[in-house]
Amino acid sequence: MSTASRVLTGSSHPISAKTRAKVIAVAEQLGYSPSALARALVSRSSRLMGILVSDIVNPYFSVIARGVDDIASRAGYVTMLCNVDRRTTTEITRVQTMRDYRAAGVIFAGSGYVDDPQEPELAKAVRHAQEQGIHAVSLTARTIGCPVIAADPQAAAYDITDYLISLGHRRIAFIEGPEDMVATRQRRDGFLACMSNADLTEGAHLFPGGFDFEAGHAATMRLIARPPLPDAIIAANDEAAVGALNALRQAHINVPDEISVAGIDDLRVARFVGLTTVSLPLYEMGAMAARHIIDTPPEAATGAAETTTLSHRLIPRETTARRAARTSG
Amino acid sequence: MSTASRVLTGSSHPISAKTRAKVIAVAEQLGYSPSALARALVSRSSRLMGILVSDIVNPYFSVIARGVDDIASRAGYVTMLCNVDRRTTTEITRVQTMRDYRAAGVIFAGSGYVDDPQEPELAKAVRHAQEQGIHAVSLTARTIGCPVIAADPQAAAYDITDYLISLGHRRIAFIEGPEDMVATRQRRDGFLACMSNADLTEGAHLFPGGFDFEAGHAATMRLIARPPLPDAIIAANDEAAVGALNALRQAHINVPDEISVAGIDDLRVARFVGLTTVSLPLYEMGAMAARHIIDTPPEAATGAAETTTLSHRLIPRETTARRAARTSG
DNA sequence: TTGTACGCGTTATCAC
DNA sequence: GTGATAACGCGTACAA
Repeated sequence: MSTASRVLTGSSHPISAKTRAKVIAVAEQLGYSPSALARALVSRSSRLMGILVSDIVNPYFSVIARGVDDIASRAGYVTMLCNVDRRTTTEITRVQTMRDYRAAGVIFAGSGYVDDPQEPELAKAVRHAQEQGIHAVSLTARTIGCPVIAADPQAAAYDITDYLISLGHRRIAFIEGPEDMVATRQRRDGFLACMSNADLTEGAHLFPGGFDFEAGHAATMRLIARPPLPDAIIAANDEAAVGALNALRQAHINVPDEISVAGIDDLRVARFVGLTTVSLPLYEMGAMAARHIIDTPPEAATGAAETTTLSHRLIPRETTARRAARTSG
Repeated sequence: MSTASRVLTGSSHPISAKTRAKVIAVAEQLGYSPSALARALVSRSSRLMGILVSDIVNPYFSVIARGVDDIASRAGYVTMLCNVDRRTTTEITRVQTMRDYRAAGVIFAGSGYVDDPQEPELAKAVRHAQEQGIHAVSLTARTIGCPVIAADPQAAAYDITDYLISLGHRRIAFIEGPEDMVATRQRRDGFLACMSNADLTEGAHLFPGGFDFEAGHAATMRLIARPPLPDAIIAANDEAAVGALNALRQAHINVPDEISVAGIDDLRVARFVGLTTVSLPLYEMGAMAARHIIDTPPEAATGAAETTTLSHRLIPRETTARRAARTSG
């Protein structure tokens, strides 16, 4: 038995060529494959990796998940997918599940909430997991005591705002994300900071919105109903921006001649509709998180919670243009 | 120890109320949680469920995955996500992985290929898995020896074609899916069958395409370059249809006034652009497959490979209209 | 009603 | 260079 184990695991223990061949042959013939379960039980660590997303149907998260799985599967790991629907309590439950399976690590893809009363509880669950050698990585800035690998959403919002200003736009509407999300606040703050720096605070108009198409559409309808039309609209993410585009088209307002529109994320849909946006390294974030989990030994799971910031990139497309000389609305 | 086990697993074995309370209290205090690994090892079956998709970024598959995970997680199962990039060999590898983890079941979400030389090998892997009590379910018609839970893609294509004909369209272009995919053939066959039944075989025009935006765009460009323009375009799926819409807009061809466009799938993007399409029960397919795996005991994994066909639904939106009276192009 | 002992399938340790 | 044995953490048949 031990000999077979040694051959099959490629141990450095010396084995005669003859025995080795025999083991391999028999294993082959029997269709033998070692039990990942037993292996994990004895080694106290499995090759399972958890990815916690709000909703895998949301392309923002599916791109991240793809980045995780590509790296994971290449290294012989399996990705465990969990939809948590933005509920922190569900995240806590899932962290516990990861412990039950002695996963190699858990990746938190979703943003946290401002003043979330559950967050400390989650931080505790994360600490327990780490004590068992389970790595945790967050893909947004969160106070749950684990390393962060993320883009700088505030800077992304700042840059897209700056771009629109550079095109001559002065009155800019910002359609915000879901209330109380940290990500919402970050993106809004980036917008406001840039407007302020450009001395355009009076031209900054905030509209409550959301991260989905419908929210972007509805916010834009309200915006249209309250003239004058701004020079440009920035939506907190691409999907809301597409909703905005739709609302404008229905109102026969030409983009980008009459108004410029931009988003944040650079999902596939942005390419489809030619949306100007900021490309966030979502795939790379997932991939890096997976790499971190694979490459760092379990003993180091409780290491310092350092932050890695990846860079974003402005992607000018067809929904933005230099502000036309026109009578102010 | 056994007493604790009995309390925690909710066994029917009689336990004194006092002991029970004590066990629960201590477990609580210790933050005890049973090892899913050890449990699976001894019970010879884990609460893991595999879902094999071509690419989770493709919304077609992420909706299915969401259906699977909703049912799975509600029942205490964990979803293992595998991107197989349409490679049958990768599917085979992953089935083996599911065996290693003694998964409760595997769900094949992607279509097979016509005359795929690897398919028998996959069927063998599936049989081996089934012999270990691992369920397999396919979400498309495939010859891999497992139950099928799917819509009828041919009927879906037939119905959307029939709808366009009912709107007065006679010359209809069909943008096909990727070459050699079974799904491609099914959808095309549905289109051709309907055209034939309506005695419009001469009006049926096939264009090589693909399942993505770019393919739909490119096919439509070729179509535009070869007048006369057809009365309508049906793309093999929604994403290609959106690509077609884009190409038409760039060419300043009005939809639906000059040409109608329709897709198949009814993904979110179809709602965004107001695309007429056929709604396929993707979420429900995933959910039903998961339910099947959860509800059927492992012993029955080698049961008959029956086929469950779910119904689809025509969704008329704004990209189709009655054919305008006009001089034939 | 409670406790003991075995087996699930590995790997690591130790004798041979 | 090879083989026996313990241990991983659980559930369960059996004994008490």
